[in-house]
Amino acid sequence: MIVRFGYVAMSLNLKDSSPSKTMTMARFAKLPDREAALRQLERIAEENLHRTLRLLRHNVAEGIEMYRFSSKLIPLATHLDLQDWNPFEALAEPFAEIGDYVRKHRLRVSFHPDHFTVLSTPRPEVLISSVRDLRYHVKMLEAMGLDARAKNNIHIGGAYGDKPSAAERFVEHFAGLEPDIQCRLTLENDDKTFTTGETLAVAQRTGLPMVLDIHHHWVNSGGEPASDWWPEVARTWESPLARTDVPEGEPLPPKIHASSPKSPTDRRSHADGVEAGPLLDFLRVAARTSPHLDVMLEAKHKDQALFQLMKDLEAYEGDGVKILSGGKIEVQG
DNA sequence: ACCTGTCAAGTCTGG
DNA sequence: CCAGACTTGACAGGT
Repeated sequence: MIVRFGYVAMSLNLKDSSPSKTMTMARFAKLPDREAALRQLERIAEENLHRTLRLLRHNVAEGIEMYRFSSKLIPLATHLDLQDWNPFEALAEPFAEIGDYVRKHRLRVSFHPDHFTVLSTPRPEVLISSVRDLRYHVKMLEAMGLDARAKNNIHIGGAYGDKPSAAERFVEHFAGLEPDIQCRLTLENDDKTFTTGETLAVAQRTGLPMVLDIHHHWVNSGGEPASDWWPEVARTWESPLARTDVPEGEPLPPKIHASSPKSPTDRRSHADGVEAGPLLDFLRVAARTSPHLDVMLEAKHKDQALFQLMKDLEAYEGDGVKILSGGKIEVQG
C-alpha cells in the first residue's frame, strides 16, 4: 500500500507563511471608507493565497503531496454584513495559480469547514449559514479550477439529545444541497458524538466517502480497533458520488486522519507529534484492503510533526516499511 | 518585544 | 434561560 502524508494549513518551518491572516469585524466596521476596507480584505486574501502557493512549493520540495487549505483564506467571506461583496473576481488569478500548481504536481488537497457548519441542526438559520459556508468552500475550489476530487470534509454535527433524529436530519438536509456541494463532501467520525459506526451508516445512506479519524475513533468507541472498520469504510470511497470526476480506472485513495493524544489525562487533545507505532499497526491492516491511502496528520507541530514521523518510520524500514520520499511510504500488509 | 483578552459563526453542560 | 467551556490562530490594545 502506498501511503501519502499531509498536514494542515500552516508550516512551522517556513517563516511568515501563515495563510490565515485576517481582519476582525470590529476592525472592519471601524474603517470609514467601506470600499477601501473591502479592497483591504482582498489584499489580505491575496497575501493568504500567495502564502498558500509558497506552502505548496515547500511541500513539493520536501516530497509532500497532500495538504489541507486554511478555511480562512478570505477574511469575513461569509459574514452576513458582507453578502454584497464578491471577492472572487479580484482573486481569480491567485486562485487559478494555486489550482494550476496542484494539478501540475498531482497534489491531494482539501478543506475542512469548521464546526459552525452543522447539517444535522434543527435550526433553519444555522442550516442556512452552514450551506453558505459550504458554498464558499466549493467556490474556492472552483476558482482554483479543481474538479470534485478536491473535497470538503465535515462532521455530522450535534446530537441534540436524540442522535437518530439528528442523523436523519443530516440525511434530509444533505439531499437538499446543490449537486456541486454534495459531490465535494466527505464525512468524518467525531470525538464526542457520532462514532465510526454511526458515521459510516450515514455515509452509506448518502453515498458520501468517509474519512476515518483513528484518534477520534480511539476516544469515541467501544474499544474495538479502528482497523476492524477499515474494509467497510474503504468501500465508501468507491461510491459513484465519491468518484465524481475521477477518470475510469484511476484510484481515488481513501483518506484518514491521524493524531496522538496530548497526555493520558487529556486524551482528546492533539499532541505535538504523531506516534509511529500505533499508526503503523493500523496501516498494516489497512494494507490488506487498500492499495492506496492518504493520511492527514493533525498535530500541533504541523509539517514538523510530519518530518519527525518520517524520521521515526525509518526505524521500521525492512520491517514491511519502505520510505519512498519525504512524505510517502510503502507499507506491506 | 511580549502579554492578554477577544474574535462572526455552534453545541453542550451546569446552574 | 443564560453563562461558560470547548478549541484555535491571530488580531488589537496594552505594558
